[in-house]
Amino acid sequence: MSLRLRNLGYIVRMSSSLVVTRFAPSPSGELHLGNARTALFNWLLARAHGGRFVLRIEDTDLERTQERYVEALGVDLSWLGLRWDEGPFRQSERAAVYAQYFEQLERKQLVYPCFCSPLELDLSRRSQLAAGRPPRYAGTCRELNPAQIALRRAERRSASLRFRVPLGQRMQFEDLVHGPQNFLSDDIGDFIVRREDGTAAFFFSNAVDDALMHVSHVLRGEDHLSNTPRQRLVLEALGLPVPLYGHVSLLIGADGAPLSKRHGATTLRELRETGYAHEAVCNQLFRLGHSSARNELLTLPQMVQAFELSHLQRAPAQFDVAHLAHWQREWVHALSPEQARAWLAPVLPQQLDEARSSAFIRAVLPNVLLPEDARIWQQIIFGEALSYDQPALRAAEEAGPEFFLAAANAVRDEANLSTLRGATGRKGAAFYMPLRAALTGRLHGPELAPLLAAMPAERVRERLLQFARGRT
RNA sequence: GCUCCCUUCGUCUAGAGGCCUAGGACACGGCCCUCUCAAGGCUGGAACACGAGUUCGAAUCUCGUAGGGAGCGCCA
Repeated sequence: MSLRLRNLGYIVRMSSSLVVTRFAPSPSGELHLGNARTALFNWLLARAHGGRFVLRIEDTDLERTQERYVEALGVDLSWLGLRWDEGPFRQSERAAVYAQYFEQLERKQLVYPCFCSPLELDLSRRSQLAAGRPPRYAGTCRELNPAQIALRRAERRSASLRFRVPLGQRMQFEDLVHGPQNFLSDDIGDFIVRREDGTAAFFFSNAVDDALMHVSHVLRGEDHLSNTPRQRLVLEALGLPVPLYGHVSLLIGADGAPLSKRHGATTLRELRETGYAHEAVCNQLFRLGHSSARNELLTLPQMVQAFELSHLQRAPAQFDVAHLAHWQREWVHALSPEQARAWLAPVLPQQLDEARSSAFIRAVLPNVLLPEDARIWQQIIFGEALSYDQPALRAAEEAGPEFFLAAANAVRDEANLSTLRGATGRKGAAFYMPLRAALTGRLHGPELAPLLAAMPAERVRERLLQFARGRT
């Protein structure tokens, strides 16, 4: 490991003249925390070295691709603040490019047509698995001679194109995160580079595009680590430059399983709609599988400064909402009064005067993480009807009607705590608690003084009077 | 099944053979502040998966064991 870390600085510095990273999602679903983190890391790496960040849409699978996800992608990335320097490129528009390289591979006889049907392949896979062997392509079409190929073509059987994986080859490379890697080509079956319908398959298009787009560093999920030898094989066969790969640990949920819907809100859209700030989300992502000596809420430029390849974690990272909540809290507390007003504007009543709204915000801000949390207090303070919970009712009754009558009479144009206190002749909890109970319907909540300042005087009087008359 | 990856407080992590009596952050407990809840301040408990080996010395290096994960797709 010490070797790995020492080498890392070297690797990055060597290529720092031209650091190009990319984010290459497939638009078949909403952007997930895991994808978002990969995007963030790549973006940070490019920015940290004055390089470029490329966006490429991997939409070769026509069945799964949905246009709305392509749009959502742009929305999510922009929301996070990750601007791309090039793209978006769309693989569905690059068939002509791929064709050239297929041709090249065919000329070099490094690929061969495969006429096996999905059914045959599936059968073969099952039987291998059942026999306790790795489910690899059996090589049925690997050694077809030209005559046999012509015969099958004549039968109008369409073919996919398979890469002929060389035998007995040791494949070594340096992973940016995991260090030296060592694979044997014999463990890899011949894989498809072009589907029967003529579209390019992932192992091929993904690798070829990285090379063609001059991508120097690929940070991606660890699930790609054991696929990397395949992609290197393709690039080497084509004489194309091979990028440096770094495989980032997977993101898991509280149960240790890969992050998915059942772990609650984990798509960027859900998080955004729940009211989380993109700053909070970025800070959380920055610290999942990546460590930093900085414990405070960082801006994106600060993250660029603090991002270190050598601080990438090799073990899976568990996403914990409590951590997201922490960053959200930091963010809320860092809000200026104007920013806080803008943030809470959607939950505040229309046409609320300046003084009342700022009192409300002052009262409620230390208690809220999401606008939704503030909405509850908005209804209590500005809403018509108020429901009282039992402990509050009891506290109000115990205070007695005289207390509330005195208090209500002390309310003039504005309700003011010290005037009320003087009028009732009480202080401390004996004063505050019944007042809080009568005004908010509950015994707990934000500081009473600003709440009172936020509430219309007429409403304060009404609520107090209720208990002066004896509420049933 | 084969190949590869991983394992430090509950969680995110620091850790490059002696700076480790293992540090920080979140969460949790306590105290302070306080009309309450929060917020804030102070403070406490809490981890090197296990077993061998190398070494004067191992969280760190080696081997093994256990457990977890990924890949082996005409998905990406």
